[in-house]
Amino acid sequence: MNNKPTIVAVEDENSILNILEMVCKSSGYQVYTAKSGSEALMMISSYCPDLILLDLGLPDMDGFKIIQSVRSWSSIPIIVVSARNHEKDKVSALDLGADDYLTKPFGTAELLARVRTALRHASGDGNKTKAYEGIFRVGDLTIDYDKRQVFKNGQNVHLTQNEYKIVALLSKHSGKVLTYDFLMKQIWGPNMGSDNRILRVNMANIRRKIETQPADPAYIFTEIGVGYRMAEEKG
Amino acid sequence: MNNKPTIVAVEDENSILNILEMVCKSSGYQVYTAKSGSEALMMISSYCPDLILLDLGLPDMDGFKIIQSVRSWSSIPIIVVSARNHEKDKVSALDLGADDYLTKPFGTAELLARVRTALRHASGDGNKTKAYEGIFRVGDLTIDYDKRQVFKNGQNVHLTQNEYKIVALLSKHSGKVLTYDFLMKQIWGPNMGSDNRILRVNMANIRRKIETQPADPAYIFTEIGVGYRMAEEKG
DNA sequence: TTGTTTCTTAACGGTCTTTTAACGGCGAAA
DNA sequence: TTTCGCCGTTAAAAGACCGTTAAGAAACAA
Repeated sequence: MNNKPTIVAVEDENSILNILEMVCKSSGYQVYTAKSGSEALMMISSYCPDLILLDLGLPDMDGFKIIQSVRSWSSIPIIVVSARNHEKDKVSALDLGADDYLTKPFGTAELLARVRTALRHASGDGNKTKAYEGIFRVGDLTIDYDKRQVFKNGQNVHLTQNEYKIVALLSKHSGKVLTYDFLMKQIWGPNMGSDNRILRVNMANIRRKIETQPADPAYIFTEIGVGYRMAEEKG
Repeated sequence: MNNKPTIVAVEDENSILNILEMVCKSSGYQVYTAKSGSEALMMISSYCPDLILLDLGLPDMDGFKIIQSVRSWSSIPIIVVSARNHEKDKVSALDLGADDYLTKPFGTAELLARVRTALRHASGDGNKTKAYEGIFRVGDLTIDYDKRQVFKNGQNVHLTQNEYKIVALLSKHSGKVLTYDFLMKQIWGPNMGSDNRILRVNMANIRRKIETQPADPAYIFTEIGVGYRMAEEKG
């Protein structure tokens, strides 16, 4: 039943790290903390969080390196939280792929607002032609990105974390085939091999929950040898 | 064709508006300026810009109203540029749908970096309005490279991996003859001998699927002794 | 702790794809 | 005409791929 968005917070100062953790947890996020760059990279690749809070000044590694490293395989939103107020740093971080840059000291309300904004972006509302809404619809299937819930015929369908991530990813790119490799990387991180058995099991479970006839799917199709593709949202 | 991203800058103070305009123009953006809320709304709805720079303190209208109004029909990125540094304002603006909040005074480099970030977000996903680039058409045959799908008379045609690879290769070099040897090497690798029986079998299957009269093909022609050639895309 | 949910791995059977083999038509050349 | 090379077509064997179930491991909540 744990459908909270997940955040990895990276910061070497204990006091600040605690604040970040408390603030986020009290707003209903699942938080994992890391105090060094190497620890951060491990956590990010194993948890595949929904968002990363990153301090640039780490003891063992340049914060920019972390941004680069993560961006090489994922587009998880990254909010830089730094004491450094130099414009050069901001520009570098943003251009390397960070999504926002917050200078210490910051208010907790602003932090949370920026977190919400970043998560909103990640849930794929980047389409300027459509009205502003975080909802995907196709046939009798509805996905509410804000609530992280999926509905079939208006009825709430319970999906586990991984199942939801898969469905959300596919729906964000509906109509296109997402390769097994891509899906594996996005959900299980870059260190998982090319063995896609887990994905198959998850897909069977997903289909049992959202398809009327799992053997003859109407929402998620298989492109043999390539990947999966979700039916396109109707205009 | 003007391929510059378009920006609408909204600001009532002339000096700052000029700065915004100059900075953005010098970075290659097409800029339109507005000095009031009503003017801004008109411009935005008529130009449909790629990004909006918005000052909250306008003479005739609350800046928050503008965010709301725009968000009711579009998710064009909005960067708020404001002198107000109150946290309450930032939270309200972001939660109403603004994408970033920049406090005056700001450095031009940071402004531009945040503009780039916002544009990156917008163009990243879901924003393929009608990019006709990834599509090949000839007669009643359509190949959508992005979706990895082939259509005959608008109807989806299922091709296997190798079949799709062959069709995609031929279509990307339509009009030219691709030799058996070349096709074999591209699809089965360099270690496959010069025995092109496999290719013939695949071509028979492809033609049965995409040609109206497989015996008298209209899309993929045989150049005896040389290879295959796909009909050329019409202008 | 206990019990429950979720995640991962293993195994199996069925289906689709790929490859191989065989046959026949067509046209060119002897 | 006959022969030969080239190609298309079909069928069947071999193989790869995928869905499904079940059971063990791990994470989680009470």
